[in-house]
Amino acid sequence: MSYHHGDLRRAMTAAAATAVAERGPAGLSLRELARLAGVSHAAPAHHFGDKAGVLTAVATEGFTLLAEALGQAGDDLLAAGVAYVRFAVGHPGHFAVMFDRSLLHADDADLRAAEQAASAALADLAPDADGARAAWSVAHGFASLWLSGAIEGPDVVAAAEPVLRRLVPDA
Amino acid sequence: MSYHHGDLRRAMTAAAATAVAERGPAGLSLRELARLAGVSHAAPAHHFGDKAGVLTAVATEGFTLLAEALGQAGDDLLAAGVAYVRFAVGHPGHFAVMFDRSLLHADDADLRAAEQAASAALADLAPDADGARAAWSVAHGFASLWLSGAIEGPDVVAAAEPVLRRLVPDA
DNA sequence: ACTGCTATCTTGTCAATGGCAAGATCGGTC
DNA sequence: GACCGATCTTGCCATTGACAAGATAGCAGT
Repeated sequence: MSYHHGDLRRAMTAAAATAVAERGPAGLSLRELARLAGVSHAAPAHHFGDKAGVLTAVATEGFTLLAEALGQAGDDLLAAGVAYVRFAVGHPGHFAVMFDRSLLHADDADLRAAEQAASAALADLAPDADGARAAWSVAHGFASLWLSGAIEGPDVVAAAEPVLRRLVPDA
Repeated sequence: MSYHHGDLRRAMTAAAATAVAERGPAGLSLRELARLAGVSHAAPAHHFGDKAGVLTAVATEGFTLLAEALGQAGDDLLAAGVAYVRFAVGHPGHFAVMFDRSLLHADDADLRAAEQAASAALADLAPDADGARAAWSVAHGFASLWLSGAIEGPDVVAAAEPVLRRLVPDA
């Protein structure tokens, strides 16, 4: 291993997402990330500025992944809802950070761009604003409640579909 | 002011809820709470054990308040949804903590009791499980998105009603 | 090859925090 | 009036986030 890690930024965001998924945003320690990556305790600050910077990078990655997942679902509202829930459950570390402004640099340019990409993917799904908001709300709410343990079951998708269908009865 | 504060526990939970509402759970400092209450830095630990204990108390209070709000809404599903959103926006500090297991002592007896009271109030609203889950998901999702700034508008209730109505078309 | 130049990473340091242990003080009870 | 448990304090420690200053590496231009 050379003096330069070479891919520290990527390694850090990945490790941060894992740590957040396991112990929550409050359980994330920059120094622990550094230890895991085998670098000094101040290395993260260089790439991300501060702790919020790390989480901002994770959130940005999350919105990008979400936009991709929604895009692949096409214009089927139910499929998009399932994709949304799948994303949240599949990337709990990202999801836990994305909608918590108190943890992020909300005015970060990359973050805003990624947010808008995801937002646009959502808006394309429904012809009217309230329909899009409603679809977003059900999917987001179900995913949040599932991740918090408030809704349980053997399979996420199996539990989500009948709920999402309430909102999209014609799908 | 005597040696004994007299109502420290209540003062702490209230101050904690305010602090969480303003700066998020990560921005809460036990020592700052102590300073605000005019007590020593170790006083909070006596009543709550640790930081998670403080937030558990806040979450417990939140679930109790939520159960009351839902109870007052009667058996009207739309009214209950509005009450849910109103609660979340009116008590952002409580709401931010209630569904984040990484911050709480999830096995706390009082917390579990309050959770179940709220859960029961929710289950009473719809005859079928999926209907209750769907109503919960929309209300929870909309409230979360509103609080995160993802959904904006001049009035919360005015923005929430058309969304909630998608799920409760017959109300 | 040599010289800068810049991004990357390190070492050193500081204040603040959470948590623990041991002691002081108060309020009520027998 | 003496005890006793609950409440609160003081003192302490390891960890953390953030900052400053220095070291190292790769790279471009000559």
